[in-house]
Amino acid sequence: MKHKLTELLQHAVNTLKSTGVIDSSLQPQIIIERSRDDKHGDYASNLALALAKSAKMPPRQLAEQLVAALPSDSAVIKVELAGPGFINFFIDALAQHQVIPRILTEQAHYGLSQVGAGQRVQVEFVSANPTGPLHVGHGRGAAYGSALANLLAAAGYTVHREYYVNDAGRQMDILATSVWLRYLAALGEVFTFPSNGYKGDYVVDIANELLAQAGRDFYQSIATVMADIPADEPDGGDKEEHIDALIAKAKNLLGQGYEYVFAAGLTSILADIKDDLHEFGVDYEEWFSERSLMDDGAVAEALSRLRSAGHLYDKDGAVWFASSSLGDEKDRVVLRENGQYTYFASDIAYHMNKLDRGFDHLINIWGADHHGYIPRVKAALKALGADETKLTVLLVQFATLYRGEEKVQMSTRSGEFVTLRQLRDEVGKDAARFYYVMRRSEQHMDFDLALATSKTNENPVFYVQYAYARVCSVLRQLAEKGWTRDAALGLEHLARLTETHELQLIQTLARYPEVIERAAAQFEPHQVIQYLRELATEFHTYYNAHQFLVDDDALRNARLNLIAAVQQVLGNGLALLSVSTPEVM
RNA sequence: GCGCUUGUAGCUCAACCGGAUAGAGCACCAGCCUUCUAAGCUGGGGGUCGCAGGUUCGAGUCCUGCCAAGCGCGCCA
Repeated sequence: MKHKLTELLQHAVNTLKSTGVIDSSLQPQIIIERSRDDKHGDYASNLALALAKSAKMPPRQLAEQLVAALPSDSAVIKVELAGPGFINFFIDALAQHQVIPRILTEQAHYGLSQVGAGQRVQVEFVSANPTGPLHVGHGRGAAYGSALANLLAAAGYTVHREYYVNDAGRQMDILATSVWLRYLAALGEVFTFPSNGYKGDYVVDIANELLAQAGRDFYQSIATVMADIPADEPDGGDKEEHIDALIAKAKNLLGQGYEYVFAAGLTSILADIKDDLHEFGVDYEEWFSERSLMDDGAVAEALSRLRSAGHLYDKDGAVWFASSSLGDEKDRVVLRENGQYTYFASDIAYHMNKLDRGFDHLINIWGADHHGYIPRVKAALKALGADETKLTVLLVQFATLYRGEEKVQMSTRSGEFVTLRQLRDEVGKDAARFYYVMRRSEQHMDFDLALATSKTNENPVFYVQYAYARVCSVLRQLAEKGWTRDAALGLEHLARLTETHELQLIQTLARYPEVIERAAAQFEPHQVIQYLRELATEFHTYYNAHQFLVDDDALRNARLNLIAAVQQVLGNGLALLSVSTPEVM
């Protein structure tokens, strides 16, 4: 309908151009909006207001000319001028009713759009270091990222969901060393665990598993291990130096075995993350390993490309990327004095790899604490000769976790955190996802666990699911009363749907495809939730105001078609969010 | 100090790339179950859109300056 009205207005504009009322060089953008107030009809355009200045004509007068030049259309029953120069369109009710057969025919396809057809977009999200289980801080990125990916797919894009596994670097060495030390403890060695090691119970579990599989193969006496290791922080030393020395010692003593211990930690945690996300309704097309970039020379290749393009220089024994000339605050080290690549170096290679795979658009979903990282990655893309506008970085603010009044502190290292798994156990997948996606991702948000657990009945997700379940219930009641739904009869009598609630509901149903397109274009899945809550509200109101299972066959079936359409759209929307649709509540 | 993000009802949040009277939920008050599920519905109170300027027919939305909160400013990831 929006498109049709746009065409009609475009036609009017062309007419005014040809009659010389307005300058023929003007190319106004025609915007059609849903009217917020019924008194303003169904759709409105501010075209006359926007065009008034360049057309050198008062807005109202221009609006009159436009309306006069507007071609007639059977669906448009009235066009009004209002306010300072708005053009309001009133749409024929019966034309609007046609959305019902459309929904019933298209079913799960209703609302899908083709705006992204033929375009491949990669969405990278979560990408948490595999050094421990996911915690609630990752939950928001997971829920948002997967909802966004689904939304883009609904808008016609070919979506590639990807998790970048940071399986290289010092944090992973700390993990491997932590596992090894717990393994030695399991073998009876007694010592103080490093203050900078990973202290979570899961490390103990992995160590025990390692012991069960490999026996004493990796045993070393603690005296050997601790020989010449500088003191830890509690003993007056430096915790970083302490752990680094332990890592070096582990590599040295274990030799080939270090890889085995390392892999034991990595595979176990990665499997846990994979399972956790799957249970949370998040699945990926690809899990991309950072180490693979090191191993196949992609990092070296990326740096050599930067070098030959003149973006690298040597200073203080390290290799620097001159990112400050490309919009970054300062230059960045890519190859350290000690000969190791920085994380940034592999990230350059990773993004080069993404581009080489031919995606039309790259979307990175990062925690807001990484925002300072954006300019350097964009700089890298520019330096590689790529179009940096292909990359969109979307930031997800952290959810501050509360238990009642008390703020829950979290630290992966100390092992004190609420895991995503715990959250799922406490509040359930549906409620957690809904809650996370409900708010704009850039919005700071408070997540009160006490509230989410103790007052689950008040969670808005149930409100929407309940509307769905109610339709199911009505359809069950129908059968119990010995009736069957006659969709064809109902469609013949759609004109019987004349109640205010019904007209309102039909309008809202018709809006769904616009919501999808808009939410996808703006990367804002919360708009879908907003919409679903509105649709559910209108359904509940209707439910309370009118009886569906009436004796009048025509009216009953017309109403059943309407609520079946509501059910379909609720189901489509919830599916996008990976929230379940219970038939009974 | 510099940068990014945010600031809307008591609380948590919306507000269609600037539009007509800024909306929901929670909480609070008053009503609605011999009729399809009351996890629901109806009505009510509650707002200097952080503050001050500016841009224009029109600003919660754009610009500037302040104030406040979160985050960032490593040869960590």
